[in-house]
Amino acid sequence: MTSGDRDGLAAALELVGQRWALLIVRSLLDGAKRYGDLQRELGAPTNILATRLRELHAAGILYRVPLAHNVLAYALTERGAALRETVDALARWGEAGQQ
Amino acid sequence: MTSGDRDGLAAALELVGQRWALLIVRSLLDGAKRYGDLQRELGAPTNILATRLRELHAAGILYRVPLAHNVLAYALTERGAALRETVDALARWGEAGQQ
DNA sequence: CCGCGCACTTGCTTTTTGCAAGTATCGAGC
DNA sequence: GCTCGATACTTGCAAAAAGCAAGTGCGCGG
Repeated sequence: MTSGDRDGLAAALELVGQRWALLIVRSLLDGAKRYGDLQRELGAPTNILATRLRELHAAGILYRVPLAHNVLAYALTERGAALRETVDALARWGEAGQQ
Repeated sequence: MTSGDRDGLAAALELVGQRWALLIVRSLLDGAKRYGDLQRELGAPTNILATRLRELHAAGILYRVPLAHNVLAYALTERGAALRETVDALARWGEAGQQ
């Protein structure tokens, strides 16, 4: 195809440009976490957290790991883990600005 | 101070996590542009564009370059240009996902 | 002095985000 | 076997942000 492919940046922002999305990803970069852990760690509103997790799952950025009956964890897929560079770059930029 | 400094990522997202912000930055990464140019290139709503430019200016990410009386351009500061790595990382991630 | 282009602003609607409270499920304990 | 607490959400409603369309102020060219 000569066209049809969208802009990479615009496409990325549609998925991880939403509020809390990158914060969730960063949190999961150091290991799988459960819903309640993410909630407490991030302080995100529970409905937003649920919505983001659903979207990030649908986008193939994370997947659910059943631990017990009503206990499950969220972990990054390979695609999700590939966001590490972006997250690191942004974090470095942010740190440089608040000295 | 032992505390008071926020999280780098969270701080960064407050500034450039807003809708259109990174798209504006990327556009300016290849040179100064005027308001109308940005508007046409990005397709962003004019009021949002004006708001973002005001915020990005206040945050020291870009500055205004007067060209004539009622003609001015927007250009990235050094701090704004430092977002190139982040923008590139995100764009690469986005491109990798849409094959 | 009329219309045009530039750089916005203003008014109103729609979408997103946030808060608070409620729901479903299971397992432990009495 | 029934209440109690933990986990993982959903639901209802209010506030904030984003979006659309139309309007404003200013200088320039004719």
